Amino acid sequence: MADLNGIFDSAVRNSIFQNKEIIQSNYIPEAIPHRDKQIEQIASIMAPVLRGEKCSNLFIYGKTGTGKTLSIQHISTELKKKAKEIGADVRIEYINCKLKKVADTEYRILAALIELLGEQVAETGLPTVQVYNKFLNLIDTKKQIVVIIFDEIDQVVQKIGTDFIYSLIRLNSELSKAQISLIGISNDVTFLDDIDPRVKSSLSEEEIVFPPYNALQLQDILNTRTKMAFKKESIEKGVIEKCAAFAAREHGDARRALDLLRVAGELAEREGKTKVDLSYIDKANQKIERDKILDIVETGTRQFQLILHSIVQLTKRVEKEKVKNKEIDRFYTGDVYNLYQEVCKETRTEPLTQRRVSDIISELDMLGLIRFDVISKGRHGRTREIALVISGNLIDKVEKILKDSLGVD
DNA sequence: AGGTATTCACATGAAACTATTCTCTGAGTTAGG
DNA sequence: TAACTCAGAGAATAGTTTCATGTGAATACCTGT
Repeated sequence: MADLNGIFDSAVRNSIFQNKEIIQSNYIPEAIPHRDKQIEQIASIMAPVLRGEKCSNLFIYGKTGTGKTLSIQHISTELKKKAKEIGADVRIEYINCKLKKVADTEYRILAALIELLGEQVAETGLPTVQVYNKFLNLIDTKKQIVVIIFDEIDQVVQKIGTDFIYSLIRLNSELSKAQISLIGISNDVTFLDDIDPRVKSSLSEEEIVFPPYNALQLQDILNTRTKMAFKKESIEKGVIEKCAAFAAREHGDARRALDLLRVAGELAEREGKTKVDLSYIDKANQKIERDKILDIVETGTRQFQLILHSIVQLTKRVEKEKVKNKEIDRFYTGDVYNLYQEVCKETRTEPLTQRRVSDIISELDMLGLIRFDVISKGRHGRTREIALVISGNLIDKVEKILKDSLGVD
């Protein structure tokens, strides 16, 4: 019999957290430290809407976890408040293009926008033009300024091209009463480089960059949040510094730093400790990685899993060879495809074409499960040299999940 | 020896196809008056 | 006669196939010494 009582007791005692919400990733703090300059800039760019004028289109860059979304949300709530106060007709709508269900096609973005404006549209089945017109009519009902914020706009453009943005920009000429301003947020700094110059110039009438936080700033952010989120004295010296250093190394991602701290706290709590010490940061880091990978592996499609399985098997094979005659040999796309075909036969699955497998390998790379380099072996052609990123005991776990799910041995 | 041309084994791109999901429409059916 | 049902048409999407083109360097092939 497990000691449930003990578990429950320690949960009730809740020895570490004071207010956990505060370090959860969806928490919106009232103060955003080290971003005053950017916030001021954005605010002054957007301010004209209060006078009923269209504000310049704005483009915001910055890596993940640099406070872009937070800042813009903060500003828009303040702006809305002010607008209400003085009775200006302003609508500010925020759309996150990354959330898959919300918007990753032109159609869905329009649908999401319409929904934000308080109307319904069918999820699919209508011609895009119709949805477009509906959106137009909805906005043009009265004289107003509409500001649309596209978070992670690079995702959309990558998927559906720049035409969409272009037509949104051009929309203004079709509107008789209302006016639209666009705000694009991207974490890909090179995003603007290779898009249609017409779109580029009109989208980025103004540009603001959010630089990554450095370790000191991260420490500061962590400190303020920690004071509210954790009980006094529950964080050992050096923990925050280490957390900040970790995150600073990963391009100054504050969200990541906070996650790290929270998970560390949770781990410590689960073990019934009253203090978070340095070792928990490492453990938390591992756990976050681990959970992410396991989640991807479990939820991947069957074909995905088949290919990953092939790669795992090849990796093991290569490891073995290495031990035997210390030939450091790598494996390539062709190897993966051959083994994959065998596995397909074994599991009675229709194999995909090499073309598709090649794409899936790229996707696995993007997800961070594998890594490859495109190399040329001269006379023996050009291919990708593939290696699994997953290490140690996690491999076994992944292998097991794959085997269970695929029904192979 | 040194320079060029080939050639391999895929990478990378674009377009077209397929299965599925969803709406809308209008004909046919039903139930109630 | 109004309300309901249900099949078919049309649209969008994700996942894939088909066809086409690109590519870096080891190797084969020359060339002149």
